[in-house]
Amino acid sequence: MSVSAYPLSHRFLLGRARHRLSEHERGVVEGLITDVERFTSAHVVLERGDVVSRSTLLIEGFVARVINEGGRRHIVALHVPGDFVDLHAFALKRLDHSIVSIGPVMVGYTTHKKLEGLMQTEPHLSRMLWFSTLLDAAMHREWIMKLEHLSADGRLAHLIAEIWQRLDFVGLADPGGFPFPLTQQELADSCGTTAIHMNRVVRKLRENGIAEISRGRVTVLDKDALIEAGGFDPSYLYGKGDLMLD
Amino acid sequence: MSVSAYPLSHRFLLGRARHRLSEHERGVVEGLITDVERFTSAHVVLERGDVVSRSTLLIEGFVARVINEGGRRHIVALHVPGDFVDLHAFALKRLDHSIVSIGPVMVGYTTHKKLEGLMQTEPHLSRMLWFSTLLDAAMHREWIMKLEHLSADGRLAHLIAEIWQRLDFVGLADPGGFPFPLTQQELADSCGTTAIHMNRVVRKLRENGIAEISRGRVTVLDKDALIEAGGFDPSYLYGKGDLMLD
DNA sequence: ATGGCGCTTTAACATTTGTTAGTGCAGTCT
DNA sequence: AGACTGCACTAACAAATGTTAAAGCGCCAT
Repeated sequence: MSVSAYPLSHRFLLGRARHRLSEHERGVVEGLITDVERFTSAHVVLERGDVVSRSTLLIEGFVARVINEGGRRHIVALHVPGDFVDLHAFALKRLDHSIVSIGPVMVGYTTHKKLEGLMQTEPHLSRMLWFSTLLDAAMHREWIMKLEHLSADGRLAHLIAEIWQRLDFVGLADPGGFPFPLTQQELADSCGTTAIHMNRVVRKLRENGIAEISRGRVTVLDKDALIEAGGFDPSYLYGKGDLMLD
Repeated sequence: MSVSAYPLSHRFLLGRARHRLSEHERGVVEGLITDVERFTSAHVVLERGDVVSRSTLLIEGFVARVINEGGRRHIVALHVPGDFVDLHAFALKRLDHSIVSIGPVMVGYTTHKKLEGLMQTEPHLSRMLWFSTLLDAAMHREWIMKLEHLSADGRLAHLIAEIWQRLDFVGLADPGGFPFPLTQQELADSCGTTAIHMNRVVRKLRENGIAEISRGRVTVLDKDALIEAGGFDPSYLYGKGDLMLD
């Protein structure tokens, strides 16, 4: 990946169907970021209930949206670089869930004041910001479907396929797989199962020659089988050509 | 419920924390509705994949957001009167799921052209429209959490508590329960289980004296036990006082 | 009124998943 | 080197849920 003119924000909406930001708009987005911060793994970036006056763009690494309930941690969404992780706080103000870093992370901040100004002066860009929160909602719906429909095997396959595709949109996937720092416990928290059962599932994926998950990396061995196992149809991601890595 | 000056749209955002629409804005929203249509049960109001140029406000009755997958129907969200059911199509254009009526329904339509005009002239109202789509996303997240966290018993209790609260926001609940036309099959589709197992769960709720579901109505017998069983915390609904029916 | 139809209910059995209780392994700190 | 720690992994058993197969029940149309 060569050096970009927009080093912090260039992945925002990258690869998406309706991503048609002008040079001017891309400059505006880059200019939104007033501040940058790095975190190590398992850092709580934002706490449920916080009333915030700024929003957070994920620049490097992975974060999870987490709801703690009944002494257990539930991951309700994962984010990859380029995602605005709490743009919704601009309209909602109070957060209904926490944001936690997974692995080392770099985030950028923008103020709601800046966003308000942008709403007045950049109607098209405003709509693209809205679009990006609607993408989140579309992914949420797919997760709901996946949780209702699939057994733990399928859920993991679907998760892997989705993250692979999303990383590909922003230029962070490779044909053989992708970096992925989640532990089996965190995978379990994302799939609504237990770490013990997730371990069975991970083993089964490996034994079936579909994918290997280890040492912070997912290696996909059989892409078609993966897509089949997860019933993965990427159309809900609204990618440029709705193509899967090719 | 007395006659409102805004007979079609008066339930839009009613009861919500950040619902502060001026008289002028309420008039604008009412004026959005160019057309009204009624459907009987099980009518497909919108089909996945449709490219639409208008958006749909639910005026009376219930609709479900549905994703068909693997020969099975999965309900990923339910809507009550006052909800804009496909406002997201304004920015997303192509629908990633279908909308199906449950019971008799009245909907109103507005054009995306009208919404575009509104984006220019009504910045506060635009933000409230955005807010309403973010509410959907917050509900999606809670559903994800519920599906990851709860057994079928808890999921049904949570669903009932949520719908009861949402109907209360818009003046359609009563202290003893609420009208609710879902079949056990549809409840199962909403909770990610089978109709047979849903039947066990419905019976258990009844036998435990928590709630009765029959003849198109939910009767809540023990509100505290219901909330307890579903681990229901209404804060994600961003209601006016975050209070549960009192 | 009667037959059909969709919804509810039950039973018996299979499968998946959760729970409890561990072992092993690799990195890291002292 | 040795102890500690987090993560991966396994086994045995318990509980929840899915599957298949029917039967009953109420509503509606002819």
